[in-house]
Amino acid sequence: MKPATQVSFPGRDYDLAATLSSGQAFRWRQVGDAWEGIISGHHFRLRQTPAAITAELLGASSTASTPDPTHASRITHHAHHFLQLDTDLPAILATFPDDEPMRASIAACRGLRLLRQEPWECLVSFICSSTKQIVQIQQIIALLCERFGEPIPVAANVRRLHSSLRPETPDLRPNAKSEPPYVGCYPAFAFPTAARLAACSEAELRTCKMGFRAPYILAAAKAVASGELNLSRLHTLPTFEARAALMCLHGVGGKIADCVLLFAYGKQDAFPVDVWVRRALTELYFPRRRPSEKRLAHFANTHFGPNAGYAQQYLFHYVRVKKSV
DNA sequence: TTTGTGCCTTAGCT
DNA sequence: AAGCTAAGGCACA
Repeated sequence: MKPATQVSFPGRDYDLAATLSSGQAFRWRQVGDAWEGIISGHHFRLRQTPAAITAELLGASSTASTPDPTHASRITHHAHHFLQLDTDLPAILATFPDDEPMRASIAACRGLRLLRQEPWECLVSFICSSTKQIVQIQQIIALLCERFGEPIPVAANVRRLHSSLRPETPDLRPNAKSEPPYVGCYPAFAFPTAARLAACSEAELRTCKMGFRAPYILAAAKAVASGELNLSRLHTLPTFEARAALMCLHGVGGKIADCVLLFAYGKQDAFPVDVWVRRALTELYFPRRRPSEKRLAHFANTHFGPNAGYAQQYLFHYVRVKKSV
């Protein structure tokens, strides 16, 4: 019998692995054939099978909004929303410009999706992302969560299910064989709240290896904790106003604001231009020219249609996988 | 209005 | 082996 902590969704046109590792979210770990991470204080294990995506709840933090960690509809809600399972991907792809670079990107990234993350976590993650490589960002975020995040206990039924089978020393290698039912890395930690980070000193934050970004994170935490910046309110604002509000924060320029708008607020007209996308745009659309910053930004905002942000993710992923081959 | 430079840290080079 | 450079930017001059 299936444990009550597991639900499954139809998984058509969805490449879970590509999506979770495409540089939009930084807290998902591959454990055997599954992916483990936190959504709203809930510790999930996600798996893709040919027919479906399954979500298994491993535990929930005491402050998470779920009184009963086995309550299936809650699980469904969190996973479903995070993964944006209602999105009609073919309909979005159909709005992309019909040119060679986009055709190549679509072909190379079939099933790539945009997630819907929590604004606070997303904002902090991308403030930390400046002049950092993905592995380093992952490292910083992991340290932040371990030091200042709420530990997430393993749900009782999961513990019962796995306790006798848990290896003494868990094999955490990325491709470790997952003899079912394999238990991943414990304990897990919720993302620290703004109030918790606001109570940190700059020096404490610097122990998470974020360097000059520490004062930015601290100031952002204080702004959010005090209510001076209301992240929920940004949902109701048009993209350019929400963008301006985010850019009031030190350490948040246009690129980081666009990432947060796209990955947390679903503002699909936001088009973050980082060095990879700049490279892609230059190589693919302006060969042998050196477009100015302004020209590039204008092109980015006019050429890609109503789902420009989605198109950006495809270009980004395309040049990354192309390079790694 | 544009352009250059310092900033923390570290992976991946030479 | 140690030193260098670039890495999914931003703020300030």
